[in-house]
Amino acid sequence: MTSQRRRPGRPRHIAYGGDASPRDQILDAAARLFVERSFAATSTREIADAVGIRQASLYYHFANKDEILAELLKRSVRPTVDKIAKIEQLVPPETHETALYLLALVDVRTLATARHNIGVLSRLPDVTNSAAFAEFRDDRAELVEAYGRLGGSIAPATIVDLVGQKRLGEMLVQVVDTVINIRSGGDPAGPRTAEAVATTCLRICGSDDHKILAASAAAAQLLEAFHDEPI
Amino acid sequence: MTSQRRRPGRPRHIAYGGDASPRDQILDAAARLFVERSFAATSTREIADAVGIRQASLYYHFANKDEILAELLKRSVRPTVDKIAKIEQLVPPETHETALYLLALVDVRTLATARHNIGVLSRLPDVTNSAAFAEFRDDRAELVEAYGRLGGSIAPATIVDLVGQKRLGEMLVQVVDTVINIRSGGDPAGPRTAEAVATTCLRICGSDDHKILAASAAAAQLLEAFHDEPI
DNA sequence: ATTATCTATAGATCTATAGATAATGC
DNA sequence: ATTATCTATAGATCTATAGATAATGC
Repeated sequence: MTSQRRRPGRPRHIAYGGDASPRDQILDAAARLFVERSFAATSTREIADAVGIRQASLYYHFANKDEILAELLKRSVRPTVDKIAKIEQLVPPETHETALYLLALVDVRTLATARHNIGVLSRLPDVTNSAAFAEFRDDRAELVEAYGRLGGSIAPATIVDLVGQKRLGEMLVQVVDTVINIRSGGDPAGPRTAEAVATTCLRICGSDDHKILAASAAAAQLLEAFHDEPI
Repeated sequence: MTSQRRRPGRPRHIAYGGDASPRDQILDAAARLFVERSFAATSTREIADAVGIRQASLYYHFANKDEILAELLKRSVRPTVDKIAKIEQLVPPETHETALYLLALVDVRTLATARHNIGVLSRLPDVTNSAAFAEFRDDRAELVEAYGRLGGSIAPATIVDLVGQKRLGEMLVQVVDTVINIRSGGDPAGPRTAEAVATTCLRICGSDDHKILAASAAAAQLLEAFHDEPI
């Protein structure tokens, strides 16, 4: 899916050796630049230069700059959102600790293994406000809701009453997003980080060490069933 | 401190009735615009228009656009950073739960009561990378360190070993930053939110309900001693 | 014929500097 | 004299469109 069936057109002024589709090349270059210096501060010319095409050629593949970012944002949440239903269905409700643990593992892995640290893009105010990214915001809201739902079904009433299910979801997502900071800081985020994050999520919901251990073991078993299909 | 002793100059093309200093007016307008539509997407003309002066007049008060943002960033962390030493000194080491709880309360209050939700600014990639904001990044690193130090002194070895003190600090800061999301979502963040956040911080460090309650009570007592002096 | 690129450019910015000017304070 | 503004503008962008062109596929 990285490269699609396609026909050649006029040659580029700088030849390209690889086999990625032009669309994917643009997305990859844009991701790197957006992450490094932000969306608004990256010009279409810089993206084109990084790809090795002329600035105007971008517009053959994307209607405008927003569309490039929208696609990248989609790729940072969709893989996780798509797995929510499967997770909730796979894990029986009486052990929702495992479901939350697993969701966190999957989410961390998606954020940690993306080619560039595109998780940071979701924090841009451009994204928070502009109309072009409504789809992404819906996806992210769905994710926050899932965290809140799972967390709320685990946590005792004392916690749910104080924190509220919605805010619980937001806190859990914030903890997962710690991996974005870790990557930004230059540290790699591996399975150990995923474990630390998932464990912390359960602790926030009031689970004791015993339940956390059980969930951790069960989730590790299930994780293999969740491999990403490319978008 | 909002207004300083100052002499009038040539009148503005739009008269100003209030008594804030021009510098503070610019910072206030810029904060609103940066938060609403991001730093890079806000032009100096827009800031000037919001203040009621000409675009070029900004440069009498700030050397450039970066300097405006740098000052706003400073105001979003400095108040909290300045209180770290006092908190650690005030609370005896054997009850560091109280210190962490108090730090979280103070931090949440600072973020929640700033005139605009300037906490979002710290997430801008512009900030993460540009050289102009080194001072802010140092302040923030100090804050993360303090959270990690306090959290590490509370948490049992099992947690510290798995998570690591540095990451623990990052997670705690992330949880506190949930208030930024809450404000962005349009919900007010009051004392109840502060309590929820602070409690969650202790839970992450493995404190049990009994210790959390004690810390909460003790911290509430101490909080009054921490009122912000204007910058 | 179809595709993916290219060149050229319009039109709209945007930041920052230079130098003039309208107030008040001394 | 000092201050805080103003006007004018240079110079450097930046996005997006129009239309031409160099490949291959049929």
